[in-house]
Amino acid sequence: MNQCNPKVAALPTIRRLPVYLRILKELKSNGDVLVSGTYLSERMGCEAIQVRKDLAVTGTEGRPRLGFDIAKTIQAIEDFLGWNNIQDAFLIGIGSLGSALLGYKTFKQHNLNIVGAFDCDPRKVGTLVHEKRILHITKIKTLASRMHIHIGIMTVPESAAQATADYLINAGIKGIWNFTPVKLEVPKGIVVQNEDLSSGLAVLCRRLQAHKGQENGNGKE
Amino acid sequence: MNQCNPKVAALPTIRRLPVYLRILKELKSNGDVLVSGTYLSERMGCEAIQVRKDLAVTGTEGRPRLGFDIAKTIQAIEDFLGWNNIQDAFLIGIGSLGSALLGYKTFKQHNLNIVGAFDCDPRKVGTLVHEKRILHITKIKTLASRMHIHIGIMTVPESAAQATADYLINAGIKGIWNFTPVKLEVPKGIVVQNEDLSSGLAVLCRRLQAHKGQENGNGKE
DNA sequence: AAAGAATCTATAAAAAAATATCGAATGGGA
DNA sequence: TCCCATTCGATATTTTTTTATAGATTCTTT
Repeated sequence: MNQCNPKVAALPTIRRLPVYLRILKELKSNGDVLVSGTYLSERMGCEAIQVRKDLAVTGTEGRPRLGFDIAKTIQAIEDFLGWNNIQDAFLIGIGSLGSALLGYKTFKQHNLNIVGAFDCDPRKVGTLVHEKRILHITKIKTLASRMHIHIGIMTVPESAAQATADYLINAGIKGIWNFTPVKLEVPKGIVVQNEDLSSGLAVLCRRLQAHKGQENGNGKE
Repeated sequence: MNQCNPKVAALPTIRRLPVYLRILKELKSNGDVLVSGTYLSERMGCEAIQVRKDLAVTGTEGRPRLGFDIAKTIQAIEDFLGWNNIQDAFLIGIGSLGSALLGYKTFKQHNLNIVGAFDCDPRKVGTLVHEKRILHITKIKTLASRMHIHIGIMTVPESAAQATADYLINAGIKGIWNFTPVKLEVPKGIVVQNEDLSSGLAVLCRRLQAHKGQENGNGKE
């Protein structure tokens, strides 16, 4: 298998790649050229072996005694995720979460560019949010096909979720990043990625819960 | 093992519990009393066996032919997560993401109550965001101990992350929900839950990338 | 030039999570 | 009343993910 042939990747690995990317870019901006898996593992708080396996899926290769070429590894991760050239996206639903995502700077670092922001509330249409002009959702179709957009970020209310998804798909969107709690019904070939902020909270609360149990002398869990 | 004795739970299971909770509450408000694992699996888009195993960790028990008692199961999940009584929390960092979380209604449904919102920017201090008065971070310590707060939500800039964490811990906070990309150094006994919005985007983009590969006749992942 | 330390890759083992199988319970209907 | 369809729960299997082991590579130092 040659150097730049990405392999099948475990989902948890893919989730970690943006973290590596961030550290690698920081190192690069410091003028570093090489980095060892050992160092990365300290920064990540995980085992070095995991770093090496994670990076391996992108097709990057390290050199014994030297480590990984930072620039090449950044390139490999970006190629693997499709973050090597700008990904244009639409965002639909300018509530508090939608507004926050419009102003979320990390996306720009990952080459995600929100080129259109939509809502159906006439009070919002026409206003500027984080320097982006809000358009009415009826504009999605013509704009999406003209601009070849294939990512839609949905931050609409639950009640509008399925209709919005249908609308996006009809406009040619291929991937939906779904921040609503609705299980969207989509035709084959459309990728839906659900995002659920509550899940992280649940893990935090459960871990606190378990800690509390230990303090009270209950050793379980 | 008796009915209300929660077991050790897999992390992915804990992440799914809020989704069950939401569906169960919806059913309850419809007047339903019982629900089968089979039905829940359709709503979740997973296997019925997974539903039963997931619910089992909370200590709830179903009855053959009937299914699960909705009210009891809601109770069991909430007990398991510690969401049965109100969890007060502080939120630090009123940028776009912090403001969004202040207005995020789902938290209230899960009994998470943000009772204090803090920033160090004098232009923000004193203003109202989603009906919450923004206080200066120097107020954290006295308020946290007086109000017995043990959850802190961090949406501060990267550069302020570690200092903010130290500050929170000093004020008696036990659990930190960390939206910054910084790996926080904390003493033993403090729970840190990292949240990374980019990871979901990475998964979406990778799946789109893989799809694209297939269309071009390249069968490899 | 040879030994040694640090690092990598490949393969193997262990742990975690998801899925399958099978027997038992329960209410509805013949 | 007794059978049948539906569902649950316990145990077992498979798959996925993480961690360990062993051997190879490469630079530095003596």
